Amino acid sequence: MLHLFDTATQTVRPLAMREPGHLSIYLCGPTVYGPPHLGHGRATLVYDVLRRYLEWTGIQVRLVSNITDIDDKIINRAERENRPWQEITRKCEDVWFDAMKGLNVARPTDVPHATEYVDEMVEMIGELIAIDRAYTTTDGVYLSVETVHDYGLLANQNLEGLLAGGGDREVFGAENKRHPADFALWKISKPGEPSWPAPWGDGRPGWHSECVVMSLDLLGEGFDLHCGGMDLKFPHHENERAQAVALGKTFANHWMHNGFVVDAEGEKMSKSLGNVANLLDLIEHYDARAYRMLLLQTHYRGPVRVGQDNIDAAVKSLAGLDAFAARTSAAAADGSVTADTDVLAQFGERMDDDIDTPNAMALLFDTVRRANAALDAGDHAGAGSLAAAVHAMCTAIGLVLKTEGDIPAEIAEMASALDAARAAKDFAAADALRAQLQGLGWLVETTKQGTSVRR
RNA sequence: GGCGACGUGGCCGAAUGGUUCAGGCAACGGCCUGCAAAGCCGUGUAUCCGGGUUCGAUUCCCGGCGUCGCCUCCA
Repeated sequence: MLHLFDTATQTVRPLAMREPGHLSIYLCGPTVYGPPHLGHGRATLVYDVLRRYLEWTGIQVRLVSNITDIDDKIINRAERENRPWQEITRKCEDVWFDAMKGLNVARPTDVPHATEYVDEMVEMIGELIAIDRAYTTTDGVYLSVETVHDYGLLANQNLEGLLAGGGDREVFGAENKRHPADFALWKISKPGEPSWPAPWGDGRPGWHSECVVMSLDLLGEGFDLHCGGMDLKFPHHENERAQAVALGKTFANHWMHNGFVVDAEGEKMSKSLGNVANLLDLIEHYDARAYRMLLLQTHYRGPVRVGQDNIDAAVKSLAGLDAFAARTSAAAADGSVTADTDVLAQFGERMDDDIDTPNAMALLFDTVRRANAALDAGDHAGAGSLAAAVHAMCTAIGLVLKTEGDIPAEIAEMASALDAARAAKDFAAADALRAQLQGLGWLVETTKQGTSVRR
């Protein structure tokens, strides 16, 4: 049974399932107006690990993650670049899923688009107006937060507290609102802006209305888990919840939020605009698995710094795991080998403890070491069972290890020539062949059993 | 101003009221190897500061210093 920190109660508690064996998750997806950044990568990787682990334990997961394709930032960019906004959203969505593929993040089971749900949003906003929880002004429709008794639950603040500080920003519709914390459900469009019809004026829905409508439509009331980055806690998730509460509906049962990616100074990445290595750069320049590895070695709620040193260390640790995988691929493929049950039980305990991946990884590396030691000692049965456990754990966390793969014929010939040279004690020739192979980018391992190469 | 998080070895990063503070990366010694690499065995180095509670605190409490986040649309 997975125990997970719940933002609403500020405690680690069991993740209950509305329907036994089935888990419903809503994850706030990207607003498609630009390339994904490292923070997006972290969020999706964290929840990908969660999903894969749950599925690995036999739970059927329905993961709904939206695409926000209506937003001021999209409209602004379209205007600035003088091109249709649909062109931007389509392109950005393609780039997004390419990046996800690069990270080995499984596609959500459902990917609703905000543009597909405008009618439902209009309907919901109409209901909120009808029951006097929302009101119209000249520029839009607002939810009256004072009518939501526990507004501030996720922010862990009351209304006064929320208002105490952040006064200096420009607030949409500030002069028309009844209460400063009221938020826009609908924004009436200005001439030339994209708009959808609505009884109170053509316009576009506010961000918070999308997610509440899509999550309730696809997952229904009282779905199991709502997740996203820390920064969505307030106002986005608070406001989603406020709408559901105002409608008298049961919303998410459990709330999960992941920590930020920070820069070298410890500041949130999205703020340091200059040096944002975006996600695409990371995938292009490094082994994409390194980011997953780095995040697995950090607790999901803590901050993580993504730097050269970190990523390099992750790449190197992966090299060790790849070497192990190559060494044990035969044993792992042998269906008669059963994975070490003690190891898997410990793995489950650690993962069930609020997704304690750092400790799960410590176990993984320790198991690799034990398996290598068994192999060195000639204990192939013991090594096989430990190796099978390693492969099982990797599956559960979405880490794909490289085995030999395809080796071109000429490379294989060079490897056997190397062995022949060693057998003939012509070490000069053997060294030359090894250097040549390494020059071609192959890792060469010469053992008593012969030479093996891999990328 | 309100709410909150954090400060652990050379670097990253877990955990914990008490014999040895995980793991990764790096370093060093050894085994293995024709030599390497990989692997294995072993070694060293850490809990921001000051009080308090306690038989005992890195862990709990108070204060300080430092860093960061949220406080109306950023994962």
